[in-house]
Parts: sequence; structure tokens; C-alpha cells
Amino acid sequence: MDANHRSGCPINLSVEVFGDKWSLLILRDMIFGGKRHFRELLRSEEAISSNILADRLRMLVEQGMLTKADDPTHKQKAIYSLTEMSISLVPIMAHLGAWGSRWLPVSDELSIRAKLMDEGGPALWEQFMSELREEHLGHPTAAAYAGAEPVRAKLQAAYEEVVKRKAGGSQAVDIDAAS
Amino acid sequence: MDANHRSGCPINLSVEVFGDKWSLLILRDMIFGGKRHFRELLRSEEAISSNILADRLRMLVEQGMLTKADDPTHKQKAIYSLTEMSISLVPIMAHLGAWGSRWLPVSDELSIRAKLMDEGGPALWEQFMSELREEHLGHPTAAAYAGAEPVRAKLQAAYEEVVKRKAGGSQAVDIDAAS
DNA sequence: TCGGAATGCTTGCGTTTTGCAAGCATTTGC
DNA sequence: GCAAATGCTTGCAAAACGCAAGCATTCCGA
Repeated sequence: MDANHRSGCPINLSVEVFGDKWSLLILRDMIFGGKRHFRELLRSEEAISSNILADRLRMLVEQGMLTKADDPTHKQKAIYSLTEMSISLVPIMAHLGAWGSRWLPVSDELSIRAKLMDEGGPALWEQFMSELREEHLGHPTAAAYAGAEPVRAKLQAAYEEVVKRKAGGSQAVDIDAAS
Repeated sequence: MDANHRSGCPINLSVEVFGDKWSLLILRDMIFGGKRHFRELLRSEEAISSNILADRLRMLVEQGMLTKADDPTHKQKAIYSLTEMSISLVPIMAHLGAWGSRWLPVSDELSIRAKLMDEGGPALWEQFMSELREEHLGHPTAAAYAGAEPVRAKLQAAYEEVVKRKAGGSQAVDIDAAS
């Protein structure tokens, strides 16, 4: 612990890294949303403002949670990548999603991913982390997961399913109520 | 989700509850430190200031993470209690402690609890949660844990052991080096 | 070749939150 | 009856936040 830290307690130090209103949401969008660029991250569900996003990205890079690189296909694009440090946050994300779903007024669409992550348990988390390592760190595909449907795609499909069901849902309810 | 929330995402809603620099540390001190009173919480490792502590306690009560009651033994004392909502944060605390210990510059004394929680795994967490329910919610002792050494006492003893070793430690190292 | 869209930010500026120090009315224990 | 302990509150300066707008560069399609 150096003088920059309030204490050497692991919980405190964790809070110092991502204990603010935005950092975890940025990481969430990168992990579960597959977002890699500034403008993508700007379109968050919660509407982060650009100066805050710029600031947080800088801090997360500084702390080793992300790396930043030029996009070879587009000279003015920067690509942000997760590191092992942030990838290892996946189980915490899963727990946090489960806890929030249990205690807070979540919406169906946005909690379906948490539900699936919870049901999948550590095995699913490991698969997901392995896929993230492949995507962000260039690690080779783990043999165990070769051919399996990617976790993010599975979660995304479930999300869209709920959205679709809801869109038709109110009509179906009306019909039911009228019959 | 009502208008007070940025979105219905479980991770976002969790962040809205304890995503700040202090709330989790207050809960940490209540859970692992057994603190129940304002003045106790004020003596945190990280030196929270009294206005912030007062504000956070009010918010945590408002959100259902804590309850506040008069201390029957002392007319001007308030007792803060955990609720099931905050007790169910124990696994997240454990993960957070493990993650912080892995990636951040923790001190030996303050990470020993995290280490033991990690090694103990879900079984230990369950015992701990059961004890907290007894202490804070007045639940009867779970039969499975009757007679077992309380988790908090075990963690505390380990902490003190590390402190003691460190105090005498530099001398011991000298002796070893000299022999 | 040229105009519109997209890129990752930055800049101002007003509002809110934080952090520090001090204080306060009451109650307790000796 | 007095010092210590109780849970806070108050003032005030500094930092962080949030919003809107803008900016230089690059890309892409016509």
C-alpha cells in the first residue's frame, strides 16, 4: 500500500478501482455487450456523458483494467481491450447481477442475462472468461469450448427473445382479457 | 424501474445502491468488524468523516440495507442492524476480497480475512451468514453450526496473529538471517 | 472529388458531492 | 457534579459530476 491508497484492505482497494457510479457499467458493456469503441460505450443504457466516459477509460487503463490500442482498420478509432484483471471480474458480475435481481426493481429484459449467468454457474463463467481471453488477449480457443455456442451470443439471444415477447405481449394480454 | 433509476439493469441498480466510495466499507465494518454504532463506524481504517457516515447510514437504511433502532441500554445510542438484503452480500464481499487480494497492493494483516473467506468457500460463507442472521435479525441458531467457533472470531484471531507476527517479525527475520 | 457522417475525444460552466474541522445538546459513569 | 461518550450537524473550500456544444481528423459513398 502506498500513500495513494486509503488502506491496504482488499475490499477498500477494489472500491478504489471501480467503486463509482460508472466504471462497472463500462466494464459490463464491454463484457456483456461486446463493446470496444468510445462511441459504442457512449450509447449505454444509462447514458453516460462523454467527458466522464473519457475520464473513466483513462483511469481504467491506468489501473490495468483495460488496454487501449489503435484500430488498424480505422485510423481514428481506438480499441479498448479487457485484461485478465477485468476478465476475472466475471464471477463478481454474475453475483452482482443475481443479487440485484433478487433485491432490486430490475426489468425483465435487462435481468435475463443475470438469470442465465446465475443458472449457468461457475462452469458457464469459465467458458465466458475463456471466450473473453480469446477475444481480448488473443489467447487460443480453449479446446473444451470449441464448437460450443458463445456465451455472449446465448445471453444476447435470450435478451432479444424477452424483448420480442414483451412487444407482442401486451396485445396477447389484451386478447386474453377480452376473451 | 421507476424514474429514480437510470435503468432496470441489475448491475446498474446494485451500483446505485452501494456504488460509491464508502457504502461497502461501512457494510464491511458491520459484517467483519461487528460494528453496530455510529462512533464505532467512524473509526474505520480509511477514516470516513462523520457527515458522510451520517449520510450513508441514512441512505442504507432508506434502501433497506440496514435498520436503525434505539439501544435499550443507552438512551443516546442508536444500533444499526444488517438486513437479509445486506447479509446476502457476504458472497460478494468474499469474491471482492479475493479479487482485490489477487490484483491490488493489499497488506498482509488486512487481507488475511479475505484469504480465509476464500479458502472457506460457500460453506463458510453460509455459516457466517447464519451467524449474522442470529446477531442482527434474532434468528435462532442454525443447528448445523451450534457449537462451532464463530466465523468472525476466527477471522479476527487470524488478523491478530498476523499483526503479532509482523510486530515481532522483523526481529525474527534478523535472527534467522544472522544464524 | 466532395460532402456528410463517424471517429475519439475536449471545453465551458453550473450544480452536486466530498472532505475537513469544529461544534452541539444530551446522556452516562464515576 | 464533572469529564467522557453519544449521534450527529454546520460551514466552507475543493473536487467531481453532468450537460451541451464543439473540434480536428478520417472515412465512405456518390
